[in-house]
Amino acid sequence: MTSPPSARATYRPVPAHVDLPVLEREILDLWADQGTFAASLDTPADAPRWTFYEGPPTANGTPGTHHVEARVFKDVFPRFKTMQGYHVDRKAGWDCHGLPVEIAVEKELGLGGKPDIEAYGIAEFNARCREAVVRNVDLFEEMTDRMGYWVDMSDPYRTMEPSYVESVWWALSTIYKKGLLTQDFRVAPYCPRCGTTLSDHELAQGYETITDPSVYVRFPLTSGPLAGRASMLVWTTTPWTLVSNTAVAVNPEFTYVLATDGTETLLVAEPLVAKALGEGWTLTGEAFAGRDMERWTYQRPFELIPFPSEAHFVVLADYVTAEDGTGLVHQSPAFGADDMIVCKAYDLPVVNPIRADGHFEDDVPLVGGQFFKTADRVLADDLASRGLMFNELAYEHSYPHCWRCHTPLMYYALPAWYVRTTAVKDRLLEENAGTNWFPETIKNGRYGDWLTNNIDWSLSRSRYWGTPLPIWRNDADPSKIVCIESLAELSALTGRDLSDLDPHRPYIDEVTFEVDGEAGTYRRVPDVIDAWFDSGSMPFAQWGYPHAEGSKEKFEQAYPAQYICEAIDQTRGWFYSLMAVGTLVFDQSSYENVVCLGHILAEDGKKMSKHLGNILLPMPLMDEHGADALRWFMACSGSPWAPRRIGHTALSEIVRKVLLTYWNTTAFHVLYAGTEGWTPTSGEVPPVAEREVLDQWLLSELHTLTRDVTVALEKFDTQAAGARLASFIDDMSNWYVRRSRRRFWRGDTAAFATLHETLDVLTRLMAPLTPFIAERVWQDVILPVTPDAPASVHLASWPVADESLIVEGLGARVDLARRVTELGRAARAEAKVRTRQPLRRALVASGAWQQLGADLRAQVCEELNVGSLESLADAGGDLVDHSAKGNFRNLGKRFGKETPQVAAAIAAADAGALAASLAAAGTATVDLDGSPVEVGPDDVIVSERPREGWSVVNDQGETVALDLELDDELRLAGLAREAIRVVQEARKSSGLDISDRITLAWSADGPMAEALRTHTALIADEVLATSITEGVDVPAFTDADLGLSFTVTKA
RNA sequence: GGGCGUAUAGCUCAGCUUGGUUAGAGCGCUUCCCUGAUAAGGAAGAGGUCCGAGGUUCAAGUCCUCGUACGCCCA
Repeated sequence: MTSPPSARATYRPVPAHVDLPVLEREILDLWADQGTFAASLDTPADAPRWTFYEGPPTANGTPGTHHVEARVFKDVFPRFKTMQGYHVDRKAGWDCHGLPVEIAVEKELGLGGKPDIEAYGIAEFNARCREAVVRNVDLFEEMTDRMGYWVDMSDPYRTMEPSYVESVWWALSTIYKKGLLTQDFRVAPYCPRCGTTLSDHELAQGYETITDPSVYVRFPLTSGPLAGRASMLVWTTTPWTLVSNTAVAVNPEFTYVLATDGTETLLVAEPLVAKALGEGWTLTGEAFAGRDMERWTYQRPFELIPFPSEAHFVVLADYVTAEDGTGLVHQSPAFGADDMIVCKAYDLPVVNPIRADGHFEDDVPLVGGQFFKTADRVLADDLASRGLMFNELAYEHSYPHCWRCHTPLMYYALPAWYVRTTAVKDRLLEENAGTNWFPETIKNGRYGDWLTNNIDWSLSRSRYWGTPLPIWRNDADPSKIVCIESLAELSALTGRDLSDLDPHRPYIDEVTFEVDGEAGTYRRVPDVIDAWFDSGSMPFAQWGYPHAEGSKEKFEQAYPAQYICEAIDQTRGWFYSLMAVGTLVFDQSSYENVVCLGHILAEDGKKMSKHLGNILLPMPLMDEHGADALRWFMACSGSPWAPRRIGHTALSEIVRKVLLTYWNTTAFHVLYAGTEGWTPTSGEVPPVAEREVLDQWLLSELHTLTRDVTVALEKFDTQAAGARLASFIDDMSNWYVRRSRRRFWRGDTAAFATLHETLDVLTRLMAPLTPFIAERVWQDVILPVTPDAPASVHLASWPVADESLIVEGLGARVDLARRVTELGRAARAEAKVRTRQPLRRALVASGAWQQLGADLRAQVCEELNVGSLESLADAGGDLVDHSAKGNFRNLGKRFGKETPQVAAAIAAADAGALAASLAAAGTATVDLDGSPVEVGPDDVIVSERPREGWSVVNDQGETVALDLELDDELRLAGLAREAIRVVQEARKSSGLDISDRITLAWSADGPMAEALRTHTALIADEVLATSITEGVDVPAFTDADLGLSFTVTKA
């Protein structure tokens, strides 16, 4: 792409008023027409690479505003790095598989669980899942495009593509060969509605607070020393598991005591007597060590199901605690991981009366066919009716639910495939130690803790729409297993060409093979895998590695990533699966820097949700405020790590304070530079050192800004970058432009050059954050007048701060001038003397007067409309009162404990003498309890104020005093200013262009007439009058307060 | 129950790393001013137990301990 050859060396007009959403649509068209994104990827072959991985959104449902958040961060840094000269590939990706998609399709089709799906047909069901994903991808693409997120959506990776599936198979077979993919019978959280176990990170997303019955049940002892005369008291919050009660566990180290209320005797762990039993119970004095109670038998609470072998006795288990309950823990191995381990050790049977759909087997008395949770009530009532219920309470706790369908989970014993992540736990911890987390607390906090407590990854899912587990098992000898890594390998095993096979269920299920010399047929195990494994495989699977042609080269130059970014809920999701898969397969984590965002909340501080009606959708938000405003909010408003509230107020404030202020400054520049026909190449530009102090200041601030913004973005700190940019824009508009307006009106080359250079750099600094408005400004203000400029700001280079233009101390001096100006304005307001009325002089404290220097004093005079700015001290010592107080910051270092006394001594001293001594000798002496203490200028803050007859404002050590005395000269000058103002208003209301010349005719009496006669030249200059004549018959404008009538005619 | 985070004006948030005199900004509100780029800008005002309690220190919004509330995560 090159600059348009026909470019005339002149600015394009920039309208003062702008409709940002319309502007953005035009820019989108421009980018599309010019192929700007593609051009930004067309870097030199030797450009360093900066690798970014797109975490694939699950394409179920429509995109929400929270999706914009991460996508802003995924866009800002690649744009920033691209401008710095890096090659930053951005391949879009879509997470296509998994339960969320299945659930959505089930709903659409009105299906109610696995049996319905199988009746409907797996082939057709999966086809519907594929359709649903494609449909939602369209909506995400629209939003992605609109917000200006540059990511290559023309060639995305999709986890359902055959090449992707084959890559995942390859990874699994690699893990299998390392002996880390194993099958085990384990108790796992299981959703009976979805018919699948949930992985630990899925489990983490579904805790909900619910109220369960908390039951204390009598278990009468039937052997041992207490047989027939006491009951164990057992506590559980899952009465439904009592049906399959198998044993009672006690801690061998605990002491268990007998307590009685006079009618019965109960056995409870000693520390829990009061908590479990309450009032009215006394200890009998009998006590047993837990280890001595082993194998005491008891009467089980329900006799509803048969047991195949001996059970129902006391077992020992170290995990029993004394925190809750009674210290006697009911065991049901099919429904508890700990229970399973303990009962296996005692060779107890695993009895499970509950079907895979979460309902009791139909032939179980009392609760047959009931949903497990529903059975709680029936069972509790039955226990009560048989006198076994000691106590029942409502127990509120958080209990895991299915993160998608909200069904309460069962812990349920099932055969499952596991990735033995615990075998690489140390490597994971090492890799994490080398990863930069933003914010840093996640690294050793939330994420580090998670790794430290790592458990094996439960990989298999008994579902349909997912990557099929690539394991074939011999039906004659189930110990014989083949884990394949590609369709090619499968073709070789079957002797059929399967290269075009859809690797999904049910097609893959039909592939079987035999092995020469072995009995039996190999059939695939029916499971699919956790979709998190899919997304965690994207660093290589996005290229079809290692099968696809060219994938090795692509992978090797893009692993690991320098940068990934998602919201904090991915800590145990993608952040984990990405690191785990990388470490398992390549022994190296797949990312170096990870930015972890807080959640976006609605304006009311709550999560956006349909039923609260507080949802703000991204497309309408961008249509109203513009994508730049939304991007700025996401990147720069508040801390990205913290949860943040979004609303219309915040967005329109960004538009007004940041975007429009920036826009208006460019419009201002183009208006006057255009009027003068000025461009950067139209003539000699004075070197910076020869320009006015304000020019030097603006450029000094600009290069400081460049340095600061660069540093901030290198640290992924968009908030700091945004704060610096916003304050610079404010300074530029409300001090530099405001103070320099006259120079622009008069066509001052140095002013044009300064503001043009500033807008050039500023626009590039803004480009990653607000790519639309920055592009518009580039197109209108930079491109047309800059030979060889890149055709887009996004193809331009990132500015590098020119340290030689950063003037040490100048910023502080200008700040002082602004502060003095503020004080002067306050003094005027207090004295009710409007700014238009010139005053003879203003006085400031001598220190400030010296620091400002002549040039800034002139600025202050102009801004305050005073004749001169003088030092209070020079105005006459007698007029000035001094006051002095200690500077604690300095004194504290010198005097420590004596600081208050020294400060008091300074305050008590004669301030005038102190100031005189400091001014003359640079040091002074104060009296501290009779002994002299020497203090320097840094130890004392001296302020000055005049004694009387002045309008004085004093703040933070600075003082400004206005001389309010008016003489005729000042009065006439004030009236002339009034006249100028009303004529300017007349010009404006007559619709004259700012450069139109006029003739002015006027009538007035008395002082106003005198003022007009005296200041004719000034007025002519200000209002661009070619002639001013006295006397007008039919005035077009009259100001009664001023006694002035006049006509304005275009010359 | 455990871990982490947060708590500053009516609202949204800076400031806390490195303790210092009278704690800031924007929005909103009241009054006034300015306007030849601005949907802007300026001045004044109302509005603060810097969550609470202890502690360290000459000095605490800032450091330490404990607690409270809220959020997230884990159990």
